[in-house]
Amino acid sequence: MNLIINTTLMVPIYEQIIDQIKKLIRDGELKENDALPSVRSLSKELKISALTVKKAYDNLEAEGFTVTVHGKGTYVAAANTELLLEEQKKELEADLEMAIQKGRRYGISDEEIRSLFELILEG
Amino acid sequence: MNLIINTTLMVPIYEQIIDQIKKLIRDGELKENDALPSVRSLSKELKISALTVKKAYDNLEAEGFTVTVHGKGTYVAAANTELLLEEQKKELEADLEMAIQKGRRYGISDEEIRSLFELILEG
Amino acid sequence: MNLIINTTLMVPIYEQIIDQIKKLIRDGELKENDALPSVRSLSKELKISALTVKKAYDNLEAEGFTVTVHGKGTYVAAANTELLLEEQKKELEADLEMAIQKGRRYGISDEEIRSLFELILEG
Amino acid sequence: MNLIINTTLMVPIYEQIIDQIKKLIRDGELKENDALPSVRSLSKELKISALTVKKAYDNLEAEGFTVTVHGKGTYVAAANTELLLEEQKKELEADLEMAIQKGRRYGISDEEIRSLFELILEG
DNA sequence: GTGGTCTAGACCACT
DNA sequence: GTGGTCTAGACCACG
Repeated sequence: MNLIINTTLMVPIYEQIIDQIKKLIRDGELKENDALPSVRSLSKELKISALTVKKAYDNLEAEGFTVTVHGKGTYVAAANTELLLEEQKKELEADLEMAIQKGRRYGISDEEIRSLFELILEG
Repeated sequence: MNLIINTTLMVPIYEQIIDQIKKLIRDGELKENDALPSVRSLSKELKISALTVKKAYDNLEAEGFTVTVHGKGTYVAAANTELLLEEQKKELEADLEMAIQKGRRYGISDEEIRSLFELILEG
Repeated sequence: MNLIINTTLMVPIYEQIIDQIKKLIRDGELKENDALPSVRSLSKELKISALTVKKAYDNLEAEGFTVTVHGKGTYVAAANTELLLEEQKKELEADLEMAIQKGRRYGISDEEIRSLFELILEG
Repeated sequence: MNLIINTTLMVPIYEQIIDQIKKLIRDGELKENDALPSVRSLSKELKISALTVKKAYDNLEAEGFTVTVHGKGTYVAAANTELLLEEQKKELEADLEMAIQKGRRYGISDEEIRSLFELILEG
C-alpha cells in the first residue's frame, strides 16, 4: 500500500487517504474483494493516528467503495469505476470553471489566467 | 451595507464578510474614506456577534484595505489597486493550484487536466 | 491659541492638548490668571468634540495647572514651571533609556542605535 | 512556560504573551519545531481566556514566528533571524520616535534631546 | 487531545 | 456614540 501523505497541504489527511484508495480502485490496482491493510498496520506505516485511518475507511464504506467485515477486515466492494471517474472529472471541471470565472470577475484576462495555470501545472 | 451571511456554508462568517467587503471596494461601491458600518451596528444587522465583525475588520485592516480610528470608526483606505490586483492573482493562483492538486490526487493526468481547462476557457 | 492636532499620531487628542498647553505655560506664553479659551470655542477651532477638550481641561486642573471657575471659565494657576520642565526631562530621559536598553538587549550596537536615532531626529 | 501576566498594566494581555514568546524565541529558549503550550493549557496556567491566548498565537503565526497545525498544535517556525532583526529594529525605531515626539511636544529642543540621548548612551 | 469559530455580554479608552 | 480587550462557555473539524 503505497500511499503518500503530505501534512503541509491544507487537505486533511483522511481525505488524502480516501482519494488515493479511490484512485487505486479505479486503476484496478485494488480489485473487488481485495483486502485493505488493517487500520493499525496502515496507521503504523503512515505514522499517523489509527483514528485518522479509521475515519478514511468509514468514509469509503459509507460511499460504497468498501465493505467491512467485523473481526476480519475491510474489503474492496464491487464498484462502478467508470461512474467514479466521471464524477471526479465533473468535480474537477466545476472547480476549474469556478476559478476561471473568479479570475474573469477580477478583470484578469484569459491569457493571464492561462499562463498562471500553465505556471502551476509545469510547477 | 448589503452583506449576505450563509451559516450553512463551511466558510467562516468573518471570511464571508471580508470577501464581500473586499468585493465592494474592488467594484468601487465602497470608495476611499467611506465609513464602514460600526462593528456593533453591523453585528446587529447581520444578527451575529460583534466579535465576529471585529475579526473581519481586523483582517481587512491588517491587509491594508481599511484604516481604523479609535473612537471614530473604520474607513476604506486609499485604494491600493496594485495590492488589490496582487491579492486577486494570489487568490486565483491558490484556486487553480487546489484544483490541479485535486485532479492529480484523483489520478487524472496533467494532459487531461489541461485539455479540460482549455475546454472551459475557450468554452 | 495655536494648538496643532495630529489625528494620525497614536497619541490621544486630549493628551496632545494637555502637552501643548503645559508647554505654553512653561514658556510663559500663558501666565498666571490668563484665561484659557472656552471649551466650546476651542473645540470649534480645532474641529474636535467639546468632550475631548473638556477631558484635557479636567486633566490640567487635576494636575494643578489650571483652576476652573464655575460659570466663568478656566484660568492658569500659579505653577512651578522649572519643576515641570525637570519632570518632563526626566520622563524623556526614562523613555530614551528604556529604548536604548531594549536595543542593547536585542544585540544592536550603540553605533546602530545612534544612527537610527539621528535618522529619526533629522527625519 | 514561565510567562508573567500583569493585568494592572495597560498593555493588553495578548500583547504581553506575544512579546514574551518572541523573547523566548530570540533568546533561543524556544527552538525551531519546539511545541508551544496548547491554547487551552496555557489559558489555564495563566488563568485567562483561551481566546486571549489564541489571539496571541494568531499574531505570532501572522508574523511568521510560529506555524500552527490543525489538530496538533503550534510550533516554533524556522528561525528567521533576518525577520527577527528587522522586527527588533522596527520596535526600537518606534520607541525612539515616540520618545522624540514626546520631547518635542514638551517643547524640548532637538539639540537638548540629542544631548540627553548621548548622555545616556555614553553613560 | 488539538486548533477554529462563534456567542452574549462585560469593561475600558477615546470622541 | 465609537473601537479595543477580555471572559466563559459552546460546537465543530482534525488527529
